[in-house]
Amino acid sequence: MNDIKTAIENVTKELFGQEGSVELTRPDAQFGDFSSNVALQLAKKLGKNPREVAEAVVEKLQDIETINKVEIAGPGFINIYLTDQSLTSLVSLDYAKNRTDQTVVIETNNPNPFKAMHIGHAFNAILGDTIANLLDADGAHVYRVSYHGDVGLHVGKSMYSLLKYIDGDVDKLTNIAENERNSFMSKMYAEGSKVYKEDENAKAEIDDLAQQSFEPKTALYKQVYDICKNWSFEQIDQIVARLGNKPIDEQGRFLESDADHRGVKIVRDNVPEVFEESDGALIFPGSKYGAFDNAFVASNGRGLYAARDLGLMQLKNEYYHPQKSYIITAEEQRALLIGVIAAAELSMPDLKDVTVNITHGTVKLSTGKMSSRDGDVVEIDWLLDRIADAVKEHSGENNPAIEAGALRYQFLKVKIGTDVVFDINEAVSVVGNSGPYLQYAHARGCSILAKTTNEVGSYASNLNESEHLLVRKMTEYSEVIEHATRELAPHYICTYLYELSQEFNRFYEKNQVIGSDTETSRLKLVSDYTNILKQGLNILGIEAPEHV
RNA sequence: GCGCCCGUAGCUCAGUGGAUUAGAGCACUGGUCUUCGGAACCAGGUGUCGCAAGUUCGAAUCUUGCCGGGCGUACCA
Repeated sequence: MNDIKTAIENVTKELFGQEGSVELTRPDAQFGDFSSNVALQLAKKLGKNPREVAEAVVEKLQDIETINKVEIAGPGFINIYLTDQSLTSLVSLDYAKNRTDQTVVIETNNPNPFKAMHIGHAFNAILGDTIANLLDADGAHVYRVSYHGDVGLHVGKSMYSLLKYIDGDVDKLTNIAENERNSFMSKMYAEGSKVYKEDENAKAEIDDLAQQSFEPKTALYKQVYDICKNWSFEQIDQIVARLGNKPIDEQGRFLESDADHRGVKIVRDNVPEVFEESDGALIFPGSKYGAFDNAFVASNGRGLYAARDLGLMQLKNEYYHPQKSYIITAEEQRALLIGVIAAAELSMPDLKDVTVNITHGTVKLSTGKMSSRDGDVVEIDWLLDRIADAVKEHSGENNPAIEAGALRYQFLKVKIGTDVVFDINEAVSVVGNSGPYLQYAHARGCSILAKTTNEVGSYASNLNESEHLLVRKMTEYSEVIEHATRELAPHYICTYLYELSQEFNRFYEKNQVIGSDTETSRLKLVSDYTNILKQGLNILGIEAPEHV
């Protein structure tokens, strides 16, 4: 592709004295393998008719031996058809890596303990993990971390119900079976939330219990708190693994309780240069920086979320010294993060341009209330169990790789940033544009390769139509990966791999591989296809089993 | 009020730095099938690309204004 590009650049320079980069695009298959609009761009500059310019360029290009045919279409597009031989030579798993000199830190999950993980957490975790994969694919040295709110109001709400439940006897807690804990915790939190809104006395008590998450007043509080916090992290690790996420770094679990005092100190040390006192609170005038004025330390002296985030940035820097630090959050936190990042750059100048906030939409439910006892949240375990049911209907057995793949692909195929309308029927679907479709297509390919004793050969010099279309699609791989890593946009890979697999399935319908005259050539085709698909899926964090 | 994001087929969504005839999946109807895995393939059609103006050889894409929706707007996170 670069040869063609360079060739056109040379031609335009020679003919018109015009220097500059030429764009090559991938047109519809009927318009060739590559297309250039260079004639249209140059025509205006030169004061000539675009078709005339195109004709002059085309005349030169026809001499290039890798080009089979060049045509001028429409107002002056130059459509280039390569020979099959030169097209197949472009098939490759390689792509350019642009972050090889970078160390990066990225949060790949951050559900809070003392609550159950729901679908929004899964969305966030899958996006974070996949963006981490993209950074890794692009050559960066990646540290995956997590961040959890183990202090504050939500802890108070859960502790209220928990302390009522055990009624002074911790054994009541330890008697709860392991597989009951998640929904138990969920219920405790829901009850606490409910009374907090409805009962003034309970509210006061919960506020006090929330404060105790920083400094427990009783041994019993501490005991219950520690047990439940451990349970939560066991659950989180288990569920995150079930989603197909790679584990976080050994030192990568950060807690708000650790970040809090650091953050408060940073704020206090930077009054009045960065932060100012207002009504007893310490605020940052974020409205000057595209955000909003925000309290970092409350009037009672407690650190607030924004201050803890400063502490977290400092912690990450001390552990990893990253050039870039990625935080994946819902869109509703965008303005907040703009303020926090601005405050961080002023109070910790070393961290300038380090932290990047990537925002995603919220997960909305299409069918309203679907699951759980305490409201309209969909718990991850419940959802994955439903997906497992659907997968089992097809294959007769459970397959964790397919279950995770179905969910990941469902979330990843959409452009990051807009809201996701979550439909349970679509999520458990294994047909059409879905993870299982891709995994199935991969297994089909592997199955062919496993069935023959012949060696994979090299490409035949002439391809039939469906072979040509599949090869043509495969040559786009490197461009797609580079695009996706550059923009940290996994959905480009999803779209591509789906189109690639469609081409494979079409090829599969029309061509017998084993026993055909061109078997070794077709084996090469299938082999390249499965390798590309597998590598692409792996970047998405989706496994590609040989049998599904 | 101000700021940010969004509006493409019945539904869910793609559509690269402007480009040839705006595409997929789902759903619906029909077909393929003694061949390497039917989680498949093929065929059938619908779009004032929210509205309007502007820039351009050319706009779903860029600019402006409006309409509609979401989010944010300091002591929750």
